[in-house]
Amino acid sequence: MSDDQSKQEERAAVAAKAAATDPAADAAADEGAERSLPEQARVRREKLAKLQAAGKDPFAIVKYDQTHHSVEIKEGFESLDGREVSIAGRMMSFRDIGKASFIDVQDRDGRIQVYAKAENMGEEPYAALKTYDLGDIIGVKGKVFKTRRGEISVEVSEVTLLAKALEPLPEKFHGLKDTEVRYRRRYLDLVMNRDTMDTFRKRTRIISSIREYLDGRDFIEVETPILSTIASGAAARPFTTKSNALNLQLHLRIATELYLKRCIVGGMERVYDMGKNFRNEGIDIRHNPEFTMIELYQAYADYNDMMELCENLVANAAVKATGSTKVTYQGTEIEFKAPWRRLTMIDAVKTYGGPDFANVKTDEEARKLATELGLEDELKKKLKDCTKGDILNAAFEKFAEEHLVQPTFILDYPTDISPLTKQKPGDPTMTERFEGFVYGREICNAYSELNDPIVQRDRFAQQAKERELGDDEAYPFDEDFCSSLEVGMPPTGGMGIGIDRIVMFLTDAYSIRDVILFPTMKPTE
RNA sequence: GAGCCGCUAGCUCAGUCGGUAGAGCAACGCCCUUUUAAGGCGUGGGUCGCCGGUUCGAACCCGGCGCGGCUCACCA
Repeated sequence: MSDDQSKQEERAAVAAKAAATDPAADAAADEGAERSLPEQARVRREKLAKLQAAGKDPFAIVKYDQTHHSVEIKEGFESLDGREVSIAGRMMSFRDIGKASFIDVQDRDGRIQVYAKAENMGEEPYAALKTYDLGDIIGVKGKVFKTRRGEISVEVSEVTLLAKALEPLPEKFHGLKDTEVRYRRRYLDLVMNRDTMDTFRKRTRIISSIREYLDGRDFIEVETPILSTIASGAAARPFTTKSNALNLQLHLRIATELYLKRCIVGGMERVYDMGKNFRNEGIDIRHNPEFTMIELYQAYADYNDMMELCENLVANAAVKATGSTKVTYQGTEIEFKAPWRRLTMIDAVKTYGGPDFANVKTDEEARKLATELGLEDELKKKLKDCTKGDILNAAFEKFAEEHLVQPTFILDYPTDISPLTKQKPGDPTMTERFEGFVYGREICNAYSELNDPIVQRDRFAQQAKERELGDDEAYPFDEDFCSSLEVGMPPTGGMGIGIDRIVMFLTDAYSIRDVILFPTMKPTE
């Protein structure tokens, strides 16, 4: 502590020396670091040095009594009119009209105008205030009033500089537009663009609403490993890392599914994990390498229960974030109110101009159909390795997906592409699985969980074969997970929802990067 | 990974035919006691993304590279 103090004194002494010498000699002496700075940054550093030399180092201040936020004053003006308040925030504009000035101070909620005049605050403090710069953080004490033009304002009695901004802010009217800078330096984006702040506050409300909703339905939030030797539970390539202590290669999780089901085996009955998943794949407007996903599992429930849970949970989040179940996304109105449309995958293909797969009996027939329809490009494997299920899925993606604009559940997925899902009673080729689609995009994936350990081992064996055929995203085998099923897992419904995508719809965000505070970017150098 | 587009003052943007760069905001100096994209007068500020080439001369033309955006491919 005394160390800090002496350092501070030392710094003040250096600053005093710098400020004492005349500016020309100063500039010459400062050649090097200071000189290479842009003019405005240099000016601000000099101002700071002078303050420190005068014993008024803003960075020495540890706290400020912020009694009100801008929005409280504006909304509560009737009762606050004439009362003393103290506010704090960033100086966003400064209109100097001589012996008085108008300053816009921005806090978390918005801006409020501050009216400062020498007559009220004293000549010297007023002169000091005039040396402050846009971007500086100030605390203001004063009386609430309304100007002639009707602007609710605070008439300053005292101003405190709480932090000096050494770098100028982007332009006040056009703000910060450069996408790259907005993503790399999100703090500037948050300061300058109110919409950005709104988006992230909405994101928080959405996430809270989901937790509240599930907690209110007796779910338990748990945390499952991010690091493990096997990244399974989804079709995706993982990131690889290494433990020094264990001298072991580890993967970052691509899903939480297999751990959450272990919790169900253990008897937790209703669990969820909301957090980051990591997938080492392409980056575009819908994909960030790390993204937020919630997975939840409910014992003694099936995929129909999951559908109800999903539509209600999302509709509830929409209301909490936007005040309505009806939102506009990129110019299209979307109604999230439950119940959502339900359509089997086979019916969806048929409805949107594809063939009727109910009449396709064998893989051979399906492959012929794929050739006729020109589906080869949509398939992940060579046609000869494809089953009817693979081809149905490809046909769905080609014919139906883009048409699913209003929230729609697509039901009953082929068993071949659903290795963790329980088969439909009476039809082993199909499973009790659904995905939710909005605006042609998948937002969730859910099923009646496969709990037969013997069948599960067969499915993993099948995935191993897929891997041999060149599918490096086939689900890796997880021995301990299979052992857990052997202990006995109740019939269970499970679901995963992509949180970022939900946030995108509810905030009208074009790109996933607009709903992730610090999206993954290449380093500049 | 491929194609297209962008990168000029702190920010938002101009920059013609190849002749060593401009505006507004911001900054600096001055005037102004209810302004609000305040106003008025004046001043300073540039590695034109980086490297190379063509040319007497390059922000501009050519090649390569970097970063970003979009589209496609890949992918939940």
